[in-house]
Amino acid sequence: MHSTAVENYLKHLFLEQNDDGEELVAMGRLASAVGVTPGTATTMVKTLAESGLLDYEPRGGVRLTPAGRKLALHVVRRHRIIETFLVKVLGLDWSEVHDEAEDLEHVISDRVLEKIDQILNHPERDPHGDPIPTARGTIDTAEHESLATYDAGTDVSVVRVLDQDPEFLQFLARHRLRPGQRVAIQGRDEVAEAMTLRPESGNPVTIGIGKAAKILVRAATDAAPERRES
Amino acid sequence: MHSTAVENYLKHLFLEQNDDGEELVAMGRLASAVGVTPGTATTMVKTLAESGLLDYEPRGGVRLTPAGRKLALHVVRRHRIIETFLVKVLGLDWSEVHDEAEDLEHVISDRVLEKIDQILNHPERDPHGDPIPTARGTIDTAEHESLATYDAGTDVSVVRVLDQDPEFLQFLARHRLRPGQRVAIQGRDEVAEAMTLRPESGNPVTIGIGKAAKILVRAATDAAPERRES
DNA sequence: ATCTACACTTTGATATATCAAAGTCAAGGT
DNA sequence: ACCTTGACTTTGATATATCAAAGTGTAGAT
Ligand SMILES: [Mn+2]
Ligand SMILES: [Mn+2]
Ligand SMILES: [Mn+2]
Ligand SMILES: [Mn+2]
Repeated sequence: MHSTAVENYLKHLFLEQNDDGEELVAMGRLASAVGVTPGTATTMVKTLAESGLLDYEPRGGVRLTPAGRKLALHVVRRHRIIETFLVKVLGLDWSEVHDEAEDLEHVISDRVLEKIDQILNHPERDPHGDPIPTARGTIDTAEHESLATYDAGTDVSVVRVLDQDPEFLQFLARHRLRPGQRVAIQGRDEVAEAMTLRPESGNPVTIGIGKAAKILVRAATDAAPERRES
Repeated sequence: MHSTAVENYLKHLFLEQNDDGEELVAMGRLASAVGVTPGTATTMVKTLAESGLLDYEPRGGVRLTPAGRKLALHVVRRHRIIETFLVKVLGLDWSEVHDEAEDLEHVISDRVLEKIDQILNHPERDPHGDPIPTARGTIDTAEHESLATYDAGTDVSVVRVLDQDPEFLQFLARHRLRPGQRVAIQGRDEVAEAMTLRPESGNPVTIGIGKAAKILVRAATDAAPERRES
């Protein structure tokens, strides 16, 4: 139906836009998200505007139309279900599935997608904690705060990781900092721009504020079933 | 690495060529296998010959080089493992997996392919009985006779089905004529060009010689554990 | 020996997606 | 008001893959 290129522009535009999707996304931003030169993006965007998939304001930027958003959500759904499948069923590492899914998301049929979804028992989040849009085109828009906003002495649990860098993901897994895992914030040094974390089931680690900003968390309200030293 | 188009030309050339791969495949044949006009095939073939993937004799035809054959086998391997996976793991019907695999065969990484192969426990044949090339590029070239060559009174078991038509595959499944299943040849009418079969676990059916030719079988040497009427 | 068909090749065109580099707009600084 | 500069658009080109239709070669028929 739509080409891989078209699907990629729509998906990246969706991922770049902010929640409501009202604000314009600058062309340069879209171009670099898609990985093309600005001139290429301008050309493609004119075609997509022509097809009614997005609104284009020259020298202003772009915004998805409802039709474009629907298509983008479908691509995101495919991407995230595929990632979940690769981890849960094929046993790949969460650090390597993003790249695999980049290609597969454009060729998996709805037939196969829904079979996979069913086998996985309709997951709500992918291995990185990203919400999976439903087949009907809705998506959980709950906002989470980043670890970087928390102070020392707080207990949180990891909800989502926004950085797909394989090395970083492997680092997080090694330190027990995956979605669903709990962490105590042991210290925070504003001058060094670093935070020291004590993962529930790992050893303390210090990470920079920049990376901490990529980790979304939720305040750990109910006490975790604390593992007791015997 | 290679485009979908290139992979398709090589795969279809492999499938059209005869066992040894020594004979030239006519351009018209390749073109219609790939589904393009003859002129398009000529152009592409010149490019592939340039890349050393096939030998091209103008107005004679084409033949895979060892490099082309290796690549073709890899695509065939992907196709057949994907088909097997779709049937065995995702539970799709054997009549619908061929089309799905046509696209997937060009985007599945080796990483994912080998994971799937491992989960399937290194299958030797796909759901249609087609042999699966190994990762090292060898393929079972055992020849099987077609059902059309057998006479009435013979007992055979289905090995492979060469026709991918979904309706035909569904027909075969309904009548218990899948690879691995046994059939007695009840009658054969040369004038009507029809054969009447009695599948071990189904009701008798009559099929045309043309369709019988698409069903490869093996003489049922050791007596099947005959189900006895109680 | 010549002709005729058909298979094949060539040519000219189209569609899609891309880049480099030249040109343009406009916001902010002076 | 005018410049400067950076973001954006336009232009001209390239790569790949395709088709329609015109041109050509050859094997077999006469
Ligand atoms: Mn991803
Ligand atoms: Mn993800
Ligand atoms: Mn197939
Ligand atoms: Mn098959």
